[in-house]
Amino acid sequence: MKQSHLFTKTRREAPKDEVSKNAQLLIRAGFIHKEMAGVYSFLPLGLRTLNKIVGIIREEINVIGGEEVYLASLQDKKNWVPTNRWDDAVVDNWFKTHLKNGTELGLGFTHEEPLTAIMKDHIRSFRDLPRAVYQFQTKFRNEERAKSGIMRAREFLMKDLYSFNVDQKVHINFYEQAKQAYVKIFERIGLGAKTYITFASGGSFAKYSHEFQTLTEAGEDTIYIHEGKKIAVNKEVLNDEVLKDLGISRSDLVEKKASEVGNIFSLGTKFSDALGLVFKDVDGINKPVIMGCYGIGPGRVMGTIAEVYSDEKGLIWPESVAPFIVHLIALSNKKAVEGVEDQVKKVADEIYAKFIKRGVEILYDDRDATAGEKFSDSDLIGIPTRYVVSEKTIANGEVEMKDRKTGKVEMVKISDFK
RNA sequence: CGGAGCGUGGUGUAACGGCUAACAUUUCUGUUUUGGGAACAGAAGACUCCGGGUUCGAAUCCCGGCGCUCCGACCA
Repeated sequence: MKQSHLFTKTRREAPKDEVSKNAQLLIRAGFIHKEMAGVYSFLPLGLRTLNKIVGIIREEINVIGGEEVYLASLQDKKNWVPTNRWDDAVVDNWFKTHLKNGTELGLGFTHEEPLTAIMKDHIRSFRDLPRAVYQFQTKFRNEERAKSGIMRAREFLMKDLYSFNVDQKVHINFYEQAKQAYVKIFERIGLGAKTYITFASGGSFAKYSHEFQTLTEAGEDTIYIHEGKKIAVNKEVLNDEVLKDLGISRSDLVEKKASEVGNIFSLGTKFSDALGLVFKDVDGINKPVIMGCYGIGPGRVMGTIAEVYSDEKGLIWPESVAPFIVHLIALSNKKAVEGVEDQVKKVADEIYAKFIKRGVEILYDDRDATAGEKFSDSDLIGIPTRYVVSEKTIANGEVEMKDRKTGKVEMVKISDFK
C-alpha cells in the first residue's frame, strides 16, 4: 500500500486524556480512534494488526476442531433467567435496552447462554459429541471504570470458544488441547516469552482455571511467577494448598504485574443443567453435556503488545502481527527537475512492485515529505523492516535495510531484489 | 461506587476578574530544501464543554449538569 493512500495521519502528541502507553502510541500512529472512554474504533493500520491477531487465533482454534459461528449481540432475556445472570444485582455490567414494544434486551457480555440454547437444537446423542464452537464477536460490558486504553474497554472484540463433551475425562483432554493451542497462539503472536500459564480460581466445577498472563506494568493483575516451571499463580488464589498442588514453594515465586490476555475455564454442567442441554448416552440415558469456555481478547492482546514492544520512538510490532512487514521509504532526489527522471523514485517504485509481486505486505512511503518526517513516522508505526532508497544509496546500487527492533542496519544490493 | 484532579483553535499548552484570547504544532500558498519531525514569508483555524449566577466587566469567581483522567473497590 502506498502511504499517500492512507487516510490516517500521525501526530506528535497524544491527546492528554490518554495516559496509557498503548492508547497513546496507537492513537499517535493512527491505529485507533477513541470514541469515548473505553470505546475505540479501529483505523486501517489498527484493523490490519487486529486481523493478524484474529487470523492466528482462528488457525490454531481450527486445528483443535473449532467450528466458527457468529452469534447475535442482542440478547433475549429468556436464555439468561435460568442461569440467574439476567438480574442486574447478579451481573452488574449489562448494557440493557428494550424494543419499541417494551421487550427487554441485553447486549451480550459473553455467550454461554445463547450458544447453549442453540446447541440444544443440534445435540441429541453422544454421537453428536464432542463439539467445539467459537466466534469472534463484539462484547459489551458496562464497566464502572474503563481504563488502560484498549486493554479494558466497554466494547471489545473477543474470541470465545465453548466445548461440549460427554464426560469430565474427555473434557479435560480437550481442555489440555485448548491450553496447548493457547500456548502456540501467544508464541506466534510474539508474546510467548512473557506469557505465563497462571492458576486462578476454578469456580464450582474445577479446582482451577488457567489464565494466560503477559508480564507488563500496564496489567491489572498481580501474579506470582515460577520461572523454572514457567507457570504462575494469581494473587487471588495464592495459598498453601495451591503451592502444594503445584509442588512449588513460596520462596521460588516472584511477584509481577500482568495482563490477562486469555483464559480457559471448565464450566461443568452449570449451563447445560440450567438450560437443559442433555444427550442420550449409549444406554439411552439423558446426561448433561460437560462444557468449557476459552476466551482471548484480540484488542487487549494488541494493547498488550503495544505496551510490551515499544520504545520512546514508537511501536515495535512482532512480524506476525505487524500491519505491514516492510516499510519502504523513498527520499526524493533533490535535483529532480522538470524533464529529468527522479532516479530515487524510479528505483523505489521498482522495488515496491517487486515486493507486491512476491505478495509481501508493504507500506511504501511515497509522500512528498522530508526525510526526518518519514523516519519519525516509520519509527512510530513500527513496521519490522525498513528499506530506505535515497540518492546516497542508489549511488552504490544499494538500499538501506534497518531492523526496527534492533536498529541494525545493512546495505542491500538493488540487484538482489527479485 | 468512594476519593482526587481537569475541561481554552484538530493536537499540546498560556493568559492577575480588564486591550482584538497568546505560543507551539497542524493545515493551506509561495520560495527554498531533502538522511532524523528543515528554513523563511503569508494565510486558515476558538461563541474558552453546556446552562445558570455574581460583576461595570468572567476563560478566570460561585452553583448545577455533562465529559475526561488518575487512585481505590469491582471485573461473574
